[in-house]
Amino acid sequence: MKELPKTYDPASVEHQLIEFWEKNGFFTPQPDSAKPKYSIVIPPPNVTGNLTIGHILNNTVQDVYARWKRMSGYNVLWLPGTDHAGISTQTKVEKKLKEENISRYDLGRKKFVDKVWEWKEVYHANISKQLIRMGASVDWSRERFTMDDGLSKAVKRVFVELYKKGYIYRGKRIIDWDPEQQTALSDEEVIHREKKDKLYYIKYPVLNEPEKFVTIATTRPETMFGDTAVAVNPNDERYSGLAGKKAVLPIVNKAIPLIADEYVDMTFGTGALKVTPAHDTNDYELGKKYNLEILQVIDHTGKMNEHAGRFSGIDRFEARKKVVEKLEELGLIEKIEDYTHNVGYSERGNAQIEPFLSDQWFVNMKTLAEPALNAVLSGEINFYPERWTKTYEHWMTNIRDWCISRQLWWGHQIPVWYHKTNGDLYCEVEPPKDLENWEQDPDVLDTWFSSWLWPFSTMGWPDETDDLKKFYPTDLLSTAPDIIFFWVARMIMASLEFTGKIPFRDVYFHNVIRDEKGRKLSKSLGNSPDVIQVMDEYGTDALRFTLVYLSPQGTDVLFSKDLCEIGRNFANKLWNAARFLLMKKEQSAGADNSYETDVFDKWIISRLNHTIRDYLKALSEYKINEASKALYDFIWRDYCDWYIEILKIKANEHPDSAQKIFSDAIDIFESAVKLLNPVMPFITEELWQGIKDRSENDSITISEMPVLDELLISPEAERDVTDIQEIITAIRNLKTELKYAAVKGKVEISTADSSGVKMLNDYPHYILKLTKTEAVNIVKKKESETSEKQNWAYTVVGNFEIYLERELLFDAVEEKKKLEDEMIKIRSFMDSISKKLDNEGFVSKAPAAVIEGERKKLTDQQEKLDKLTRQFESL
RNA sequence: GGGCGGUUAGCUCAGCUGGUUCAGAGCGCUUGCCUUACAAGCAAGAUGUCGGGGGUUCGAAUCCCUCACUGCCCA
Repeated sequence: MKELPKTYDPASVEHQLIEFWEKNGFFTPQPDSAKPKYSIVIPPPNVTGNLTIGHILNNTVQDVYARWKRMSGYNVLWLPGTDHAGISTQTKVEKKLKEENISRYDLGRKKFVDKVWEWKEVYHANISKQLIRMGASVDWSRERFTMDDGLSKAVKRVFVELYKKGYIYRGKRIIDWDPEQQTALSDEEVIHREKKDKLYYIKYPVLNEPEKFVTIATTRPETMFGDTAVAVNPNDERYSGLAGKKAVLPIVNKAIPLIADEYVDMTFGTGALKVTPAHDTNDYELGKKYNLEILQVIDHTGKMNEHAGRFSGIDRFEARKKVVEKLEELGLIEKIEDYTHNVGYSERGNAQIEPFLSDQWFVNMKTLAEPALNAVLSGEINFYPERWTKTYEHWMTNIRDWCISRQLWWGHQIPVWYHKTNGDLYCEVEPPKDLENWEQDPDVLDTWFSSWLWPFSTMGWPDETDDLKKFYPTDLLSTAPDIIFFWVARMIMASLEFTGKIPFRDVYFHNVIRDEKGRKLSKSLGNSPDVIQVMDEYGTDALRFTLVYLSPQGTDVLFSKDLCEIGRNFANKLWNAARFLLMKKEQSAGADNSYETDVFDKWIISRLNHTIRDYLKALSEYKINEASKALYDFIWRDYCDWYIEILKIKANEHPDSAQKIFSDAIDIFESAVKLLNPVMPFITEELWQGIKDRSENDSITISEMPVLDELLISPEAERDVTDIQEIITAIRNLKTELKYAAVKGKVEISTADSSGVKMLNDYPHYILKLTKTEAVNIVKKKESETSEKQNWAYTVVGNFEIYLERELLFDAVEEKKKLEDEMIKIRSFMDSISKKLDNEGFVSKAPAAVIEGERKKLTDQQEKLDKLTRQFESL
């Protein structure tokens, strides 16, 4: 048996247990198990940095399910891995190189990619360490990376297949361009933020009509060099007769057509719109419709190009200022207004997005989306919280083509080759045989193009592996709600398309962690705690428990590390309870096993099973906070506050049976510890090892969860003990309120309830000891009888009247006040009941039981009030 | 502009498939305790027009409508 030191030292225990678990391979599923499988594939963290509190929460959630299922008769696989995180990682490495004044071009593609691999190794090791440290029960033998050979093969295979089916195509489109990273992005990688800007009203002269202008309103004057039309709404009377004429583009002095189209919003600005097909998605559509020239004036670095004349080579924002200056000189600025609008930024790099016309690869998503939408709507896949299905549905029904090419070097290079001489296109998993005649498309694929295959590519797809057969589809995906489109939706699409199966049955969207002020955690704010430091300070279990305990399904969680006191204090409580039980058991010499169990023993077993029931229900509904709360309350309130206190008394009274008493108590404690293991794996393992003799390589990890026995839930025992608890609390209350705390005093409990009398007569010693009174007298009174005890303090709990003998030092004024307060409360309560009962509608329509209940309440309260009144008057 | 949430004790939040755990928990606060594990503890206690208004119902924190404020997602 392990020794339990006086205080629990998380750090040393954790490191030791991590080794113990790993050595014994508890987390590798048994190959020939007949047990049903349960599988989870980890959302792969990016190899760019550290795990955040959000990761800890997410991985705790997964660990809870993995450990719970493992202890509940399942063969569990939790498969770990990491994501190469294309743009994010490349940006970080480039930034690091920049500190040494090196650009990726200095190194060249091959050397640069080598550098990124080096970086990846470092961060990968770091992340793995953190995952291990938090106790994640993943199977490291199956670890994957989105760019390892198997997964790369899957990526190519999928690309080629989709290309051949015609779902993947290459085309010139306006896409979201990041001028800093100089790559295309998908719509999802663009985040919109409010920006204070200016709205410029610019006068475009009408050709051959001196002094006549059309004033357009724009936030982007610098793009005017690319204007190839001015558009108004045909219904706009202000501009009737204008369409068909021409406007003169200022500065450039070029005539461009004036067109009329319903698309133009008459309420915005002046109702006249400059049309710049190369630099605005909507304008592009308009341009196509009217066959307008598409003139690009900003290049891929965000600078003006040769079409901008004297402004060429100038950065777009600088050019804006200069263009406005020039227009002002020309007297063509009508006015400039403040204007707040939403502007797109790169999710990773933070640069302002430029709508940019370029050749990119796209996936047509419509066909893929349909079955994926159905899988969720039909309930084949379940979302928790359920409301996310609406968001999913909305996105899936309005899905747009996915731009998958990135002008980066870090990632899966597109498996397409162009023939150097005849321009043929070759798209296969294997490169062309005469490679020297071909050139591979330099672009890489969007990171998510490998992530969307993750649940099955990690299990060996496209090969028909054993893992795929055994563990796929998976049971649970736990992930952050903000990647529902990026990832969850796409995984469902890819899985259905390529494996014909759903990737997972349940999707749990975990809580978003914020700081104590409600702000998002971010590096720039410096409000993201170092998780290892928090684990060192409070213990990993404390962090895990606290996170789960504070996280009701579907909410944002305001977190600060101080809150980990909740978990730390709970761990401390557990630890001390165990130490106490062991100490008492060892101290007890008695060998008598024949002590009689009483209602408290029955009660604690009932409470345990009650707790198991609540716990199972909560876990099956993904309400982990409720599961952890159920355990917290059982262990702290029921077991420690009441049951152990009762056992102290009992053991004193039956010293010969004490050993048996405490060893039985340890059995119950063991059950609670097992239930708690999925949330707090370290301390529960340590306690499990400590409270009983175990064989050397045995572990709570592979022990069996306590099984719910509904028959052991006893409403009678729970009611009786609740009565006793309330009586005890009432007596303590009388004592403290009336400042009798230090006085022993005598108690009389009187009731008409004969089973209550019988019950209490079995346990006066508990009441006596727990309230520190010297005598308890239990009296049976007749139904209508009112027992009065002059000069005894009085209170009522349920059917029980409680009298406490006053000593000389009682304070009549204080006591009168207390009685008065209580009487006021009772009167107002009675008023509300009477009102209800006087209500014709209530009496005629409410169920009989409810009415009866109200009547009973009323008479009980009346009786109580009478008694209090007499007490009051006697003082 | 469209969609989805939230608004309950000083703070952070449970409860929300209508009527005995219905007004709760933790923290904080007050009072008394180093009581045979635990002061990271024990015991007792105070605090709320359940965002405003309207409706459905015999009965609403719980269902419906509306307004206000607030957060997120998508245009």
